[in-house]
Amino acid sequence: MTDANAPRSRSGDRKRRIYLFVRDRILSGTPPTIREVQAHFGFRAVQSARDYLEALVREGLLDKEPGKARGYRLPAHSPYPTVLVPLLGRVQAGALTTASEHPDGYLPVQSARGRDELFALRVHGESMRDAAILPGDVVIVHRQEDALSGDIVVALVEEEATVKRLKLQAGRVELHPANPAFDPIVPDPAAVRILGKVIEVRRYLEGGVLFVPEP
Amino acid sequence: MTDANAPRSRSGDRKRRIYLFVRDRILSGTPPTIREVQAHFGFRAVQSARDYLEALVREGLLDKEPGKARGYRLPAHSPYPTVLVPLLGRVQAGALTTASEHPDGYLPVQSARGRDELFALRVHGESMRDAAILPGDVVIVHRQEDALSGDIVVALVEEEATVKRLKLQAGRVELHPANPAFDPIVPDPAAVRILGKVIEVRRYLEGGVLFVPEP
DNA sequence: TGGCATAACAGACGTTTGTCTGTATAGTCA
DNA sequence: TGACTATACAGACAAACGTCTGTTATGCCA
Repeated sequence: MTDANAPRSRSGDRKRRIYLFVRDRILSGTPPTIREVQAHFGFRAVQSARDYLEALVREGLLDKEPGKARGYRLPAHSPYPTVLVPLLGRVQAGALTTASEHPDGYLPVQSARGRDELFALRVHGESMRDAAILPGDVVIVHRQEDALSGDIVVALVEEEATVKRLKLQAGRVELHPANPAFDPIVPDPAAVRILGKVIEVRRYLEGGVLFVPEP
Repeated sequence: MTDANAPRSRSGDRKRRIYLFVRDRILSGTPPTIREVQAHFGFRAVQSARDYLEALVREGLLDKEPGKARGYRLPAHSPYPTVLVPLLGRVQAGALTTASEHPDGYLPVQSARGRDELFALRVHGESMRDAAILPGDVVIVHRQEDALSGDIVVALVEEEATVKRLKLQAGRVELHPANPAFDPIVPDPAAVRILGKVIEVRRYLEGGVLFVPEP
C-alpha cells in the first residue's frame, strides 16, 4: 500500500517521510535547513538528519548544493521549470516587439521555453468551437513568426488578434475557423502577421483565471 | 510604457529589476541570499543590495523571515499557491479513500485547495466532445462526493472512472455524455460514486503533459 | 549656503547553517 | 564470539549569511 518508488532502505518509513517533508518544503518555496529537518523529526543530533538527507542524495531523490544554506533541491530532471506567462487582455499591433503589453496578470506554465517566448490570451467568440476551444478559454502561445499548416495560431489581422487554424495553400495564408458558421479568412499576405502558435489550452470551470499580480 | 504596479522610487528601473530577479528566484525554488543579489547586480557592498530588498519589503512587494538564510518570500496575498496534483493513470474503487493511487506523475496547479483535495485525470474517449473535452485532455478534479446538477464530474461506475455531466432528475443520478453518439448513463444510485468535480481542463498541443516524477 | 534625502560603499559582528570527527548501541551473520 | 553495518548521538569548527554602524558623494530645495 505504500508508494512504489518510495525509498526503502534505512528505516524505510522514516526515510520516506523525511523525503516527503523536504520535497514539500522545496515545492512550497524554501528548502529546509538540516536543523529544521532535525527539529521536525525530533533528532537530538544534527548529524542524524544529515545522514538521512545525504542518503537521499545518494539515491538520486534529492540534489544538493554543497555548502550552501538550504541547499537541497529536487533533481533537475524533474519537470520543466514553471514560468510566469503574461496574460494579455488585448494584443495590439506592436505586440511582438514591444516587451511590455500591459498584461492583466500572469499565470504559471510549465515549459522549457523562457518567459519572453510565451504569452497567454483569453479567447473571444465561438469561431474555434469545433476545435474544442471555447470563449473564455485561455490559450498559451509560443511567440513565433512562422508556423506549420494545421497549427492553431494567433494571428494579427487588421490590428486584431485572432485564434485560428493555419492553412498554407499554394503559398497563400489562410486562417480557418473551426466552426461552420464562420468563413475562412484569406487575408492579403502583407496584412497578416502570425504572432505565435498555441501550445496549450486551459479552461477554468470554477472561478476565474488565477493570476499572479505583478510589478 | 512602464508597468503600472511597478515600484517607482529609488532609481526605479534598477529596483524593478531587482524585484523581478528575486521573484524569479523564489518562483524557481530558492530565494536568493542578499549576497547573491549583490553579486548579480554588481554592488560592491552587501548593504546596497539589502537596502533595495528592505525597500521592497516596505512596499509590500516582498515578505521576509528576519534572520533566516534566504528569508525573502513572495507576499502570501499574491496568487493561490501552486500545488502538485497527482495525475492518476487509472482510478480504482478505493480511489477516494486510499491516499496513494500510484500516480503517473504530478502537475502543478494553482489552487486555494490543498494537494489532497485535487487530482488530475487524462480523458479517454470522445464522449465529452461537445463540451470541448477531447481525448488526451487532462482534467483537474476537486474531490467531492456531491456535485450540482450540470457540473462536469468524475464518477466511478462499475470500477471505472468516467467524465460526464451530472444531471439530478427527480432524485435520480444521471451521467450525460456531451456527444449524441453516446447514451446517458442512468446507474443504480448505489452503484455510482462521484469522485469529484472537474474544475479545470487542459490540453497540451505540443509535447506531452509535463510531469514531476515522484517518490 | 546649509539642511536633508537618496544611493552607494566599507567593514565588522554575530547568528545561522553546513560539515567533520568521534562515540555508543543494537542487529545481523558467519 | 567477532566483524560489520545501520542508526543515532555529541560536540566542535568553519563557511555562509543576515545585520549593524558609520562614511562618502550627489542632488534638491528653501
